[in-house]
Amino acid sequence: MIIEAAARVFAQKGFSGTVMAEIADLAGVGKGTIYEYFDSKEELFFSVFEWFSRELGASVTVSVAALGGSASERLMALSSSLMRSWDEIRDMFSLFFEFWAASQSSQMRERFKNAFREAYGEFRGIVSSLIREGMARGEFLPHVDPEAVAAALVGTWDALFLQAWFEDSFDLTATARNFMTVLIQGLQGSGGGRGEP
Amino acid sequence: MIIEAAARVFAQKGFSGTVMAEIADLAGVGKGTIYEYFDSKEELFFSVFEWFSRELGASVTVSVAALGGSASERLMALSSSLMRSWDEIRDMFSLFFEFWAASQSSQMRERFKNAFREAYGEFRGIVSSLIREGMARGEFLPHVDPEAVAAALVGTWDALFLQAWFEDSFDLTATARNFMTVLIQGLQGSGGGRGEP
Amino acid sequence: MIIEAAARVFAQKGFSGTVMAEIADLAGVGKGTIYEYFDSKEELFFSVFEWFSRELGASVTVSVAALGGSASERLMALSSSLMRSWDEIRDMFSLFFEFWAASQSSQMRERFKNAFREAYGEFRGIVSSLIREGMARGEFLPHVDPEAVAAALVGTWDALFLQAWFEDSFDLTATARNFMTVLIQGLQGSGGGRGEP
Amino acid sequence: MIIEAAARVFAQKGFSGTVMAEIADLAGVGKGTIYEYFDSKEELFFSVFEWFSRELGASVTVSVAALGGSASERLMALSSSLMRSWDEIRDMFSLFFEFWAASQSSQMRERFKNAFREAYGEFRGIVSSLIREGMARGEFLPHVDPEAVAAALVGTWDALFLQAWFEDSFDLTATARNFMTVLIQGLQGSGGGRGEP
DNA sequence: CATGAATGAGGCTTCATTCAT
DNA sequence: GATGAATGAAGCCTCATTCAT
Repeated sequence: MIIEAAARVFAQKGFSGTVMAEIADLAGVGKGTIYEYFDSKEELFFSVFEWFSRELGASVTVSVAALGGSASERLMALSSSLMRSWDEIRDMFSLFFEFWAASQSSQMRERFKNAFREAYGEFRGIVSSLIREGMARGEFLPHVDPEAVAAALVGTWDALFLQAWFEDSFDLTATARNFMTVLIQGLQGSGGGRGEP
Repeated sequence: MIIEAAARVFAQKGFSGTVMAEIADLAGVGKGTIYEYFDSKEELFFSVFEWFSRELGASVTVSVAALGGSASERLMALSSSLMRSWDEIRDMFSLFFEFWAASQSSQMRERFKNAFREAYGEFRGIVSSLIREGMARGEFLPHVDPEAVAAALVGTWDALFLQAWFEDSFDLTATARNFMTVLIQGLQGSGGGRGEP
Repeated sequence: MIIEAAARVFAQKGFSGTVMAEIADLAGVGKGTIYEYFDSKEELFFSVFEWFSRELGASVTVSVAALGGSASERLMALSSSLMRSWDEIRDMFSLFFEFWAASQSSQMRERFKNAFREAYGEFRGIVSSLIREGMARGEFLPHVDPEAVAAALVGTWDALFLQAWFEDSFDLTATARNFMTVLIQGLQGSGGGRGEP
Repeated sequence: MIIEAAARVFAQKGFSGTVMAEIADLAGVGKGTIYEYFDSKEELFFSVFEWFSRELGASVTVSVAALGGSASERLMALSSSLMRSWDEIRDMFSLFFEFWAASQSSQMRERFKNAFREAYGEFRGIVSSLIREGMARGEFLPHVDPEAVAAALVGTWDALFLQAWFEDSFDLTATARNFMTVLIQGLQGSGGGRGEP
């Protein structure tokens, strides 16, 4: 598939460092063939972005659906699951840089921005539901703002990846676990309120 | 100053979207003059990066130094102070995208990565000191890992900016405040432990 | 018919502006099918040229054959008939530009030149016969050079079309009539010599 | 001068047969240099057109200004002068084909058409003035339409060149002289009216 | 020191042509 | 025979960099 080849090259060389010929080579097709399916380099890039978002979204959705236990446990499990996926993501993580950069400088700025907004929104929604659920069960404090915490939390995970990116020795799993413990404690409030008293 | 002009253009057009001529124009110098001071476009870009890091680092250090009160209060104040600076940062925020992207695809990859590691490390250090201080004062729970929380927190702020970037309507201040409340509560543990008992 | 489709597209887009795919579409056949009948784009172009020449040649021959009256009258009638055909020709007129251009730059230069020479020669022959006939009848002055006048006249008609091409408001019919009146007068010499004295 | 080099190459290879590199080579400059002065291949082509028109227009204007004698004589002299210039024009004549073709298929169609209209109009104006002058002097018949004859005559000369283009053996001078004799006779009407009786 | 005209390597893209189905 | 997906050569154009002034 051309898109996957493109993803790989874009991830490695960046958008403008990437040469169409290399994608073609890696995909095992002729240069011209790419243009049968994608109007331009930029269009291809956007398609890679869509494909990547879809992939990632799907895997998150699946992993959340599989979760059980109290809200706290599920939140923690979600975090761990994400962190564990780092090794799979790692190679492709730099794609985010390129996507982000494209959201500013590309001529398709708006399309990228919209797509990002959506993707973040969706993920945030999943997490805020989880929190809201915890609140409904009395597991979490009532005055918490689920949206705010979800937004920040989603960002935190994102940013932990970013740090892992820069520091090979960065201990993603431990850092996330420690942080989540504190955060969940904060959500539960004093005495812990471990779900059912 | 050439660097500032370059920063502005890079922020707006991205690294490869930027044309040396435009920087020269904006800086009010000849194209050739840039090469008197910087060996190449990439070198200039890296210089922009260093300048930008320094600027940012300085402003954070200053704002932390000015902080007073309990560790919780100072943490909250730091967060608010950062969020308040968004409007100043906004225009230049996209530089991060470019820097991040450069950390992968640029030929100066390692220099970028190192600089990032350092910058994050420094900031993380400031925050973890704050937390450690809170622990020392008994304000925060003892079993917390200051490094982990600091790393995550620094990332969270970063990522909140990212979301504000994509969503104009994103309420940075409120989101950060809500989140920090929960997190600080988690750090303080049950009953709150407002500093000295 | 592929040739007619090709003619239409070549006329509209020019030789190199024409894409084989468009011809195929317009002709309602597959791109590959064209190559069953024509070895190359250039070959197809030349075939269009031949087809067009034949068409045009035929229509001129027919219209001349239908002419009656004195040589002057027939000359005038031929001119009018040609001018009247402008609306039919107009859309295809730009093909001439392409053919002419091809006669210089195409790899088939010689074939084009020859064909043009022939076509012009044939047309010139028809007109010079007409003039010679007028001379034989004593209608035209004896010292006229029928070949020269025919060559120029054929060219004049051609060039009037050219001007009509550039100027929508150009009055082909009137211009041609006025000019022909003068020319015929010149052929007849003093007193007019309306055919038989 | 780049324009002259371009003219030469365009004349030889046609617009799309021409490669920018060849122009650059012939002009003795780098490929990029051309783009310092012309935005695109098409713009360069149009500039060649303007340059060529100006050159030609100037030479015609000069040659007309130098003319003396009766209107008939001047008309004949103009014709001869034009025909004599064939050898100089010959090599560049095919540029006309390209220009004409461009007036249909180029994206700058309108600019070309306008320029042609103007150029033809100007030339036509010169010739019609000459005829009008002849009429004023009583040298030419009064009922002649100077505009029509001028338009046709300008076209005739054009078209004679065209035929000379296709037929090396075509005797431009003789053909033009013979034709002009007839035409002038037609303008003078019966008895000749050689200017002053 | 400053400049900006000149450069040419390099990349995206087009499209005539082929050939397996 | 007909097709159209695949191809890759080729060309326009950009732009970082140089260097004579």
